Amino acid sequence: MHRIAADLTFLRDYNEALVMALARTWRTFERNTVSDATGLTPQAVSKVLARLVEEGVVAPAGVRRPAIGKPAGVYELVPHSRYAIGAHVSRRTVRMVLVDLAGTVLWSAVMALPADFTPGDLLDGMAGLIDKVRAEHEIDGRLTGVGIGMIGPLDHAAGTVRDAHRMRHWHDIPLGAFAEDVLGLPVHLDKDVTAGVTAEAWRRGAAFRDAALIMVESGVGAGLWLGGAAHRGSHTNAGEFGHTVVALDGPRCACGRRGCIEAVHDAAVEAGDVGRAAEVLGVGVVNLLQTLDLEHVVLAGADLLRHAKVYRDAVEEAVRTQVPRADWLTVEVTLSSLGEDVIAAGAAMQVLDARYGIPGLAPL
Amino acid sequence: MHRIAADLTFLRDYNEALVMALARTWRTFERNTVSDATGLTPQAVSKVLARLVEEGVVAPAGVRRPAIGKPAGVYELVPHSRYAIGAHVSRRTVRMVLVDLAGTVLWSAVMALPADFTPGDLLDGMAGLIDKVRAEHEIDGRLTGVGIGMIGPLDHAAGTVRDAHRMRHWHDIPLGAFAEDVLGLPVHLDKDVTAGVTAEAWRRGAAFRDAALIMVESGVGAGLWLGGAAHRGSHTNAGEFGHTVVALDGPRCACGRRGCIEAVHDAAVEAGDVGRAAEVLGVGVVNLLQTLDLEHVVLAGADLLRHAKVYRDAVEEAVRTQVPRADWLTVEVTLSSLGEDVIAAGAAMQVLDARYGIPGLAPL
DNA sequence: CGACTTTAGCAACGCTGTTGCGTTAGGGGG
DNA sequence: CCCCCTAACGCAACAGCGTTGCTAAAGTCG
Repeated sequence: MHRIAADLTFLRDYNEALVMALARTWRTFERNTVSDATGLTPQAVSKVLARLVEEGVVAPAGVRRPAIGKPAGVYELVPHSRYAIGAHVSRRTVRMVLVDLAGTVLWSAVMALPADFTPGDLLDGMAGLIDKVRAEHEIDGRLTGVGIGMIGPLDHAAGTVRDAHRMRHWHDIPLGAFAEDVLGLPVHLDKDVTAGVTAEAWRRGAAFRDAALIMVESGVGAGLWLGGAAHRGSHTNAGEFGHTVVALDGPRCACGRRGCIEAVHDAAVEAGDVGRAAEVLGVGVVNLLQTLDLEHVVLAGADLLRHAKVYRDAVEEAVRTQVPRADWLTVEVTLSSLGEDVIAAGAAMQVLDARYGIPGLAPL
Repeated sequence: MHRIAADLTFLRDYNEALVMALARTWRTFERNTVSDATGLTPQAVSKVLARLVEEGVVAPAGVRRPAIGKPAGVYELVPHSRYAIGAHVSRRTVRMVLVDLAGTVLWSAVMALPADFTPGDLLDGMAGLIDKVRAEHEIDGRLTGVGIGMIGPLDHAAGTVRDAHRMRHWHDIPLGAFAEDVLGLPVHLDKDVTAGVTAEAWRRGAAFRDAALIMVESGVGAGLWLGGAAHRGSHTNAGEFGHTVVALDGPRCACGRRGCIEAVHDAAVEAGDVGRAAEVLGVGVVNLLQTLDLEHVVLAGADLLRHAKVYRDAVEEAVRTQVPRADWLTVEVTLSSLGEDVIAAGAAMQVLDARYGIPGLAPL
């Protein structure tokens, strides 16, 4: 865990990360644009940029000649200076992607897993795919680590899987430690939906402060991005959106309650009425908006993307008609910008974020 | 707004606030206990303590004689060194409290307001009560400011009331600026539920990381405390928990949707079935837990506290039976520790928090 | 009385962003 | 052509943060 009190190294890392965040958002930038955006003096920005250029993550990119005055030095992020690998583990497959420092997905592959696969099966498969990436791409020495996004419940801080639903070999598995041993790389374990929303946030930049990624893929869940950071909750169990009740007397859900979004939604899908399923999801999304006052809703998941237009229209309709009308209450509904790669890509970006993202201070 | 980049003054303020937070949590403390808890070196703690003693917010409080070795200097918070006033504005009354730096409520009063009161009516009433507090308590020069908690929608950052429901004179009112003019003190405006959850958090300390304050009082709402900070959402509109749907085909709600918690709950109350109303609230609370993975649920609000036991039992029952059983999934359900003062007290504590709480850095 | 333990504090230090000011690279006007 | 203005750059000195090194103080214990 990070330290609690703030010292000079925190100060330095924080300001460096701030400049990196701007570098990701803007294609190119200058000393003064960073200075204006951050409040740092131009002199301080020079020092930060010198360190980042030294590290190789930022590089000079020519000059801009103003109408009058000395030309300004232009800088840019060096996307290929760092890479991360992300894995999306679902019940039958593992999808892996290679992502660069700019958040671009450079490579992606899916591999089937045996029914009732074990942690060993998974790690063997992942190791094979990583060897393949390494053969196809020049990334040696620049690979930051591996992120794994999977269904919960799990413990993000400890890196352990608590109880993956309907998977026999997955109870109290320290997958993070196992993977670091087998792969020889730093590993970051998180819930699939949280990884997914991280991908959107990393790509969209600072304007993306309060958002949810709604995922429909053998279950309904939501990854939450609140106040500019992932929200995981006290036990890494936030986002069990599919198990919120919308119909007090509805059908019994696998979780034991009645009328969960997932139960009502799945019943509609099984009845062949995807439109109705999407409507129910829309009601749930508006519930989320009322509770959390989000500005962005991102739709994702294989089962949803198969009927992308139906779901998107239904959710937009629900937001338009069920949220109290007010000009100041703006909500944007979009489809995941990375399609089915979003979870794996987000897992990879969490690794980059741990090293190049804006650091926080551990609570007391 | 605060600055974005971190500099030495941020570093200093942050570590000072860290020590203040410990001082609030512990009755007395020593240099080394702070050092252990924060990771600061004892020498650094000495410097911080010297500054805080100079400010008057912390004072030496004797020595502790260990079995062997030099006696350790003991310190304590000086509660009466700073005060803040909080106001809870509801549709017919304003309740005001005086709070000290330790978060203790020293004085409280309720004043009726005219039907359809105007901003001027409110501020006149508040000014009168503040004069009364000043006459009864020696607080001159130590009054930090005034916090106002009221129903929304409002804009917390701008200090304006957007549209208080069912109140004629309250559309786009810059109440914060008005109040600062009339009262001559810094003013902090926020939603009632957010103020309420701040009160609980300020009193409970660092262990209170993810929580909701459920309030039933002419409406149903929830104040959210996520990741150790208040969650207000993109438009200060988070917490409209009462307007989440739990019964797809339920009764029409004033907000336009069907089967909102508030509509179903109020219908049960009107039918004289408070037990059923509490059950519905319990379903909503479990929905919140599934979505946000909270560790604490605090129950508050005049209408709820009138039947405190019924509500508390129903919510605890819902948490016990409807949340998937797991030993690691711990949730604590409590009644507000400040009773009906919680909103006003929280509003006051937000003022103290702005000055003595742990500072954050503004986002990019 | 001396050895040891625990706490305290002075002083020098390394590092951060800041400030002051001179330098550089380009116009444009006389 | 020269001088002045503008805008960006960067060296050097600076203030202030927590850290480190070391000494002193105030107790207990043998």
